[in-house]
Amino acid sequence: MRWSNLFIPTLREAPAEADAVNHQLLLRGGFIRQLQSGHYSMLPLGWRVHEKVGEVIRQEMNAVGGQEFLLPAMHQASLWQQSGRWESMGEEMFRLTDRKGADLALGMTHEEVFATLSLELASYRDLPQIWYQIQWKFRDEPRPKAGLLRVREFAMKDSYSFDIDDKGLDASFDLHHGAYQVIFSRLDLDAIPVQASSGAMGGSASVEFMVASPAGEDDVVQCDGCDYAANLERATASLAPVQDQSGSDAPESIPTPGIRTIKALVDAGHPPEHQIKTLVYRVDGSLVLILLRGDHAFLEQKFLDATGAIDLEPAEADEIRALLGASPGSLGAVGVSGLTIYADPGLEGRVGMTTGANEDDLHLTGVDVARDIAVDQWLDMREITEGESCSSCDGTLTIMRCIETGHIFKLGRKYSEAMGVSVLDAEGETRVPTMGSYGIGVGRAMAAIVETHHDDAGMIWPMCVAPFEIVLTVVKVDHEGSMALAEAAYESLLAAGIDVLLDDRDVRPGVKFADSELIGIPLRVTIGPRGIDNGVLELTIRATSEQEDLPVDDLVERLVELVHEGRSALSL
RNA sequence: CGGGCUGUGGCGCAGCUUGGUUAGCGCGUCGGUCUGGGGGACCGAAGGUCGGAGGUUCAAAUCCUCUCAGCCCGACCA
Repeated sequence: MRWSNLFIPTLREAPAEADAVNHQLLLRGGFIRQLQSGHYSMLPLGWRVHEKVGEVIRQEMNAVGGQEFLLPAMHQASLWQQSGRWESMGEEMFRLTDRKGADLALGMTHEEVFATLSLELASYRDLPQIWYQIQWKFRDEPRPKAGLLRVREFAMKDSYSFDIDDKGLDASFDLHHGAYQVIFSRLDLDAIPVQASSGAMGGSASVEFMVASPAGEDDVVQCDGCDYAANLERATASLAPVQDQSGSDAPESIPTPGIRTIKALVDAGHPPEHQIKTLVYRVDGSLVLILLRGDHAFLEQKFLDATGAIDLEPAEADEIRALLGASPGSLGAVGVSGLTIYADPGLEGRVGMTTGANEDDLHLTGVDVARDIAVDQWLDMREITEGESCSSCDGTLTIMRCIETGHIFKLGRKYSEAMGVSVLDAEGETRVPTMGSYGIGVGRAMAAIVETHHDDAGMIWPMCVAPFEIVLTVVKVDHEGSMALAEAAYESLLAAGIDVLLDDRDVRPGVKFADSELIGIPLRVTIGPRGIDNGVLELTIRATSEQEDLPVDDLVERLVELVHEGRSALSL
């Protein structure tokens, strides 16, 4: 295509509301425009990339036997009521009412609809199935942010597997795991698979594909000694042993006037690892105590995953006072009965501990956890920290900020059961298929590529998703020799199936160079009088800034070769 | 939802504290001349309900109240 005819509204400066790199560059390059918070228009360049990312995903899904569908984006309430998610999805689901007063939702995912289609599966002979689509999802995010990374309306490739048994599900899961690695490799995203929490979706064996980037929203824990990698939300570490302080026959109260924090208690001579932190939470309506070592942070997601609780919020100060008789900062579990007490294993067997006495300005020392506290349930619910030791080798754990570009998990029979799906097995018995669910956000993948592929001049697209593969930059458009040569090369490249952009704009060369770098076209050929006189044209590789002189005669041949190489590149 | 911040031509900003007559600057845009291998120069021009509503005042971009929108940090997710 000819640049002079295209709508590529580049900006020299990024709009003030853009903070994330992907947001700034996609705006400046004329790839996207924001309509409102969390809703973006794809401009021609952005859409070309989006389509190409989708195509890579499509090819690899097809390669593992996936079949492409396209399901409605709008669903009747009853569908979601049947799975119970009309309630459980809460405010994140966009809801609307039609003229008849019927409740509807905009789909945020498609388990229910695919499961409905799977009602037509009748026999184990029909299984396994892998069904997918690339469809728009709507989520009323509390806070859209970071350009295309977190939006309210986005295209997702979501696939669903249906298998007769767990073994089959394992196989479908592994097929996706493999396909995802190939997809991200082709997109030149260094996505590492990590153990994850399955969150609100339910299910087991949840793996996220994480790309390191400061723009991300997840923390990933990695071991430097083995291949352990997990989302911080479920990461574990082996705890360094602590030498207990000497025990005593019974807890002893000590006056602690004005002390309300772990830190203040530390300053008063009680090291945090010898303290018990007591938190009061409201869990699905009832109040519970949560105990951790003084220097450990409570990780809500771990608690939710372990208990299956839906609702978790810190209790209010006045209900805490009514419950325990003291304000936050002076709480403890010694002698408390009648409410559920959860404790982190970091406290197991510890003696000589300090904790609140449930009376303001008073703490207890010499607490023996086993003797003095009636723990109902031990739960790993602490957030691990950088530098702790790996629990499966003696390596050290590091924490890395990441973008979640993909998530795969085993759903089990939750949805197939709810929607009444069943098939007959070889013995003629009724069986409920087991499902898996697998997602990749297309726009988010684009954003992740920009976050990891850019320099001061702009974006650097991998060949397979670049909006154009080659740009022919005509330095002087009123120089006849230049234009004639450029036109000829352009036609030949088009004929060879190359996505070529002819920059025929009558603007200064500096503008053209800067724009071509901003929009990140992998290969640029500079066509001007100087080169033509010498019989060579200058090729510039966007990613490396390397330059190469190409003889005019085999220009097209060489370019086609380079593009083909680039298209098939894997970053493995 | 809690905390912090911002709304002034397409983009980036100044002006606001201490109200005052034609609301400025840079970039971009349009016309022209000269230019032409890294965002060039000069001449001329277009383009703004100062987010919105209400109020105070002789007078409001500026002060007050309400409201809407956007961004960032936290609780949630591809």
